[in-house]
Amino acid sequence: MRIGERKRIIIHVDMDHFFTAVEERRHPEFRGKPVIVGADPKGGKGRGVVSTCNYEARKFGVKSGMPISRAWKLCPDAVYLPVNYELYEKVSREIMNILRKYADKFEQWSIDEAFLDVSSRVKSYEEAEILAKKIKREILERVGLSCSIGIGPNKLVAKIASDYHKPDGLTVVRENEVEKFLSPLPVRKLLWVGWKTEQKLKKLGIKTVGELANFDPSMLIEVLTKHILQNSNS
DNA sequence: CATGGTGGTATT
DNA sequence: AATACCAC
Repeated sequence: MRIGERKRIIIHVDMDHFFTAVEERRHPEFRGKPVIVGADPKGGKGRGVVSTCNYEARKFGVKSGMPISRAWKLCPDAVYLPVNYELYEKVSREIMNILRKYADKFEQWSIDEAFLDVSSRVKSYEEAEILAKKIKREILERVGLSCSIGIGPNKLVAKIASDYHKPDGLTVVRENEVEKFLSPLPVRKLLWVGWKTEQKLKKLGIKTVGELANFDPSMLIEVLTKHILQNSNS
């Protein structure tokens, strides 16, 4: 650590099934039913993909990014809605304006996710957890939506932590818990490890984060630079 | 049959 | 500029 550098505490906020949650907010009659936002299914013949689905739809096996025709086969009785970006962006701005207040450094990551560096606002992870609960309550009361939050010493860990308990989750990973937390997770959870990289790592017999790096940082960097992956490809 | 749209980084 | 990843 360089002189003057402090340990950081990062909060990652991820809205729960954002697009469908916004739709349910203005259509209470949809609550409790499977709701799918995405391309027009056209009775099973539609093209395009599922953008977001709520948890009732996920019970039928529907997932984000899935072809809408497959979603139709799995759950023809769901409420199908087109993507209303203007509306979601308006709600997103309301949420981001709330979150911004709590951060020294604020980074919007997508329409429904953001990183908050709260290092100088809190003195401990306990305080960060209290702040996170306050944030969740404010978004629920003022916007009417729930979110999941992860707290960690860096953005990678905070983002993975927010995904750990969903929906309406709050997961705290302290510095001394990072290795224990990450080790058993599939490599796919890491940022920058998508489908292609996952397949290449699988050929090397690497499925978990622990296997990937064995927590030798130089090994982690080396693998992620992808030179090893390209050389071992096919 | 069965894969959108947009924006980002890295490499060549 | 093109390619190939990645993210939501």
